[in-house]
Amino acid sequence: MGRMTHVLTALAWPYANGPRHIGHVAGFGVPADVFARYMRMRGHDVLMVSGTDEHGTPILVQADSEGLTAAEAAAKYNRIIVEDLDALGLSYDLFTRTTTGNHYQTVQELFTTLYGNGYILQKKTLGAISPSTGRTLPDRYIEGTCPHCGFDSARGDQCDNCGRQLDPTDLIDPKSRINGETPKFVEEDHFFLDLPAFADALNAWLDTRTGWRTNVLRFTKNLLDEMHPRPISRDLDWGVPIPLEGWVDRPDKRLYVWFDAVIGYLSATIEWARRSGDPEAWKRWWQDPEAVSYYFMGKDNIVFHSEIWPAMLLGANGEGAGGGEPGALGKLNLPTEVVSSEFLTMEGKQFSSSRRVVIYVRDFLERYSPDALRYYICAAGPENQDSDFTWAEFLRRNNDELVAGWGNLVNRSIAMAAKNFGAVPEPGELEDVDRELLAATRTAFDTVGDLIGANKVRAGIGEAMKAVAAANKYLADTAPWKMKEDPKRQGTVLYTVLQAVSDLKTIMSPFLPHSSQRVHELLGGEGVFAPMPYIEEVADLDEGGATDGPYPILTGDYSDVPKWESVPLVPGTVLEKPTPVFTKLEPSIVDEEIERLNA
RNA sequence: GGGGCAGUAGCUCAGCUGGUUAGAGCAGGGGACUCAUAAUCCCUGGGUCGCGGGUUCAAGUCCUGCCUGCCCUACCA
Repeated sequence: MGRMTHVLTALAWPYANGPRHIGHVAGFGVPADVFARYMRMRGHDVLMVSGTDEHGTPILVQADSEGLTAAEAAAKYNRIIVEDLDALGLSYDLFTRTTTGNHYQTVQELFTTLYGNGYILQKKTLGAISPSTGRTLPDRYIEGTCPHCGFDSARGDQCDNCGRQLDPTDLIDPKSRINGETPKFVEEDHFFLDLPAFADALNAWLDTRTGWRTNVLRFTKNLLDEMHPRPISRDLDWGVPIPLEGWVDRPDKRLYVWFDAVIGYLSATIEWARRSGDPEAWKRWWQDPEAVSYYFMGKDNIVFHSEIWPAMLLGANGEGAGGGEPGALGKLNLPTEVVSSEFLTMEGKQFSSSRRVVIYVRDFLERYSPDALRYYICAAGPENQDSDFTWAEFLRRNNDELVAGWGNLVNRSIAMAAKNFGAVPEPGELEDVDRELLAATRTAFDTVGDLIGANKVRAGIGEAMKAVAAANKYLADTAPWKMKEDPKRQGTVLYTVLQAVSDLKTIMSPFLPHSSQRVHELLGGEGVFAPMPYIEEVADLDEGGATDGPYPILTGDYSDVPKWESVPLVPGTVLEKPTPVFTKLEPSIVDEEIERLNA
């Protein structure tokens, strides 16, 4: 990557049918934020965008169950999710929604371009609808008796008992899981994205990809062996209208939620640009061939980001088998890398809101600090394989690593300097041990930085913690508390360890921004060290969406971030006796939390 | 049914294109120190690398079969 590059950091769009749990933020939020924060510190022009995904049947189902309209339910959960992501310190440039007028326009623009280039087919299909509402009933919401094994609550797409894939019309005595009525199977007109037309172009593109996690690449290549046209419309009254004559005014036809949701990356960038006062600014991330884009998500979303979204972009660029011309948005960049995480499980079980195997972000942050959660996710998250969250492990990671390692280093070194000098001491001649410690933390900038850049967050924070251990060892070896009779040497040692702490707070800041800010202040620093996002209430920029009034966006000013480098401490800077940066937890929380889960 | 990933010390995990006695952190045991949220530092025991075949001078690492878990298979990261 060159000196200054435009880096789009695109995070999966949380679905707004409920609060998000810690598995969600482990999958897309924290890893992406670490990456974005680091890239900014390296001087790149980062844009981090996402928003809530608010269309589709599950929103309608949730709204019905709460006696709300879809727009009300979406707004409610949008706000909750925004507050949670803010509390975690995820440094979005814009976190918006898919119900904005701007999003509707962008989606329709892309549809129109794809349609004009001939990549959208119209076909008749047999689909299930709910007789009482006229809405499409997704296969998953239909249950009945499995024709193969007789299991009586097989779903329309698959039998959970025998594992066979089903067609809902195969089910004996099908019923809606939403209200128990018998679905009606009707012949409907729908639009399809002509995925097979992109097989060659996608293969060629994938062959140019480097650095992807092997499982993501392998999975994607496998998908390309068998591609079918994919429906992009539904019989629903909630979603983006289809921008074709004879369709756009129909209240019962909408674009399928996945089609509009992936376009959010583009529409959110455009919204950000318009709000920034430079409406053309979005092009720097989407049209500049030198710009790069990293997409973060959980593994269940790989197909949308590595196959379908690139296919849509190719189609809009006129680069599928049928050719064509770029539309009004010009020629758009395909993803540089699709960074997919695996899944976090919870005490050995899969997260499930309905079975109450869940820890919501909000509940977690009511009792524990955001950096405690961020540390756990960075150090033990599901990066390359599923990982299990247990409260016992959380306790251990927090107390034995974060508090006893990094927190203790900060506390002991600043406390000693404050007590003996009241300031950053003036160093004398450095000895070999001193130089070795400083060299070790300087080296950590490179090793940790390279790992973050390669999206190896676990290894990255592990290396950072090794540097922490080296500083603790340095103190054990030099024992400055025994140097009362030699204040000059004591000052040199304390200066050295404080410089190491200062470097480490910089290195830690992508992972643990809240506590790095605290360490910055404990070292006598002023101003913002690790910038935080904030919530702003805004009005929709355009008519025609479904936002239902002002809504909260998450944004921030990250223009003045510190550089990813060692900054010399200034001797004489006043130091106060520090208060602990991290909270040590009582072992009893393990039982309390497990009790809470079972309550 | 099809496909992907994983199965390495008590626990959580590293082990890239196969190559000397398989590594780390934590937990356990022993010791040192006292600046610090009893934190820190040093030493230390512990593994038939899921199971069975095969390729090779050589396999945790490649091939094959099986077992187990997770995920995708057209709307939950």
